[in-house]
Amino acid sequence: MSATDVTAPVARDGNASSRVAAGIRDAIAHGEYPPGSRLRQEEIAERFGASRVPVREALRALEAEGLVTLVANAGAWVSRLTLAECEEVYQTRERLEPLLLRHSAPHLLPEDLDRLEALATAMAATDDVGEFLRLDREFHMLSYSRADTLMLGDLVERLWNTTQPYRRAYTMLADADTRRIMHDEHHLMVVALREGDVEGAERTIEGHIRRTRRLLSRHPEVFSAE
Amino acid sequence: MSATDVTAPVARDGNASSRVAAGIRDAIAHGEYPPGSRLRQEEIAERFGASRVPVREALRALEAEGLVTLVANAGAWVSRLTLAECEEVYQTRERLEPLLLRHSAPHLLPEDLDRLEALATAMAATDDVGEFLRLDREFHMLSYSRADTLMLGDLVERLWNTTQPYRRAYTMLADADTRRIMHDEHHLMVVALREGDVEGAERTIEGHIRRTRRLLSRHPEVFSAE
DNA sequence: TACGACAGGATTGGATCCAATCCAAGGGCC
DNA sequence: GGCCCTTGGATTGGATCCAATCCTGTCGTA
Repeated sequence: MSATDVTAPVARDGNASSRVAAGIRDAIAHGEYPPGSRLRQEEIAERFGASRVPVREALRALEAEGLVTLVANAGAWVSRLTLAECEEVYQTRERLEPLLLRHSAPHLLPEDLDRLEALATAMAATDDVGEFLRLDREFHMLSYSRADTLMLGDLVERLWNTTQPYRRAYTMLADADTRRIMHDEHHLMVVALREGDVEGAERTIEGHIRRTRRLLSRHPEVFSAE
Repeated sequence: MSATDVTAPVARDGNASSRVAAGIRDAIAHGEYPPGSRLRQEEIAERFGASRVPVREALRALEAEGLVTLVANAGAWVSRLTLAECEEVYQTRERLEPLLLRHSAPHLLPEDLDRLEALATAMAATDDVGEFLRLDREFHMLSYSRADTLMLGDLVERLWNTTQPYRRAYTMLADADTRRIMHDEHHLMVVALREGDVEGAERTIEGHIRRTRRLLSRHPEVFSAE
């Protein structure tokens, strides 16, 4: 392979279908395609500069991830959750994230812990909901990032993705007290991780998710939208 | 393709890609495609009487389920697990199946309980490994069958599917004592369910899975096969 | 006016065709 | 003899084309 073989159609980083799937995932996360909105193959194909074949493969993958709902001969829609279904996702997270944290915690680096602390502080300081959501996601994902897992990490990320569209809505509904408690929990988790208290960190994350679940169960109006 | 296309219409119910995905899933479960074996698109297409397009969609879906591993421009293989990865799946099941059972248990019908008892008894009686695996899967899936869940039920089924190829191998390695304990646990679960003791049933299934995980961790030779 | 049949367009599903990539075997060169 | 390059076949990836299905608006009739 000569050094001049630059073969630089750089844009294509992996297959088209993976790229399209990642793009749709991202667009949904950013609220570009809200829950219940229709996904037309041709529109997506044009947007990502591909034909409909890789788009269809991407939609199949996203369906298996739970992000998209396919109906034969009808089309694809961004999955919409009822309150009960969202609670189910949170119940599941309540079980899985402590386990994932257990895998990750022992391998977190000092710089990770510093970053976690900075994120927790930044979250407490910001008033912008979008910024808060971004920081919150980074905080939790960073805490899991050192887990060497086959599927558990991906699984948790998927659960986050399916509920992401609703997070914004109910985050705004949290009162000052609730928000303060959330921030305390974040800081508690950093402390536990610094002390190498994995079990304490696990309990904290479990309580954190449970509290969030209860918060959203008090706000069914977020899901009623037709 | 002959001019008079008399090929049996292969009972096309639903899309081709769903059918193909289900078929591959089934073939893997039955050991027809062992872990690590390659899946050629054309061969699968011919087998299911479809073109390669729906096959590729099916493979994408199965990849998202964790059953198949895709490598760009190289091909698809049945996912192969290391011992550590298999333990991870069991750890995950340990957390999720009690939760799923909690959703299902209150809605189990008397006839379900009778069937569960019959299955537990039949399992204790049989000496055929294939038969045992079939009964075992039916037992557990039946215990979850009344759960009205969005994704938790599917998720657990997927975890079963990814480890199914290994179950046969280590089941044969269980000694008489271990086997007796497993049967006791099955019967205990039926009793707990009959008494409406959901928490007891949860504890039993958790212990059952943990015990199985420990059993397989003592038999790394099942996974070493290159 | 209400309701059902129907036609047209729009959209999805599937098959075939072509391009890009990979793998293995064989030949040339040091 | 060993190593690198090339070349052919095999396989995957993507695009275009065609068929099947669905949705919608319109017309006709009771």
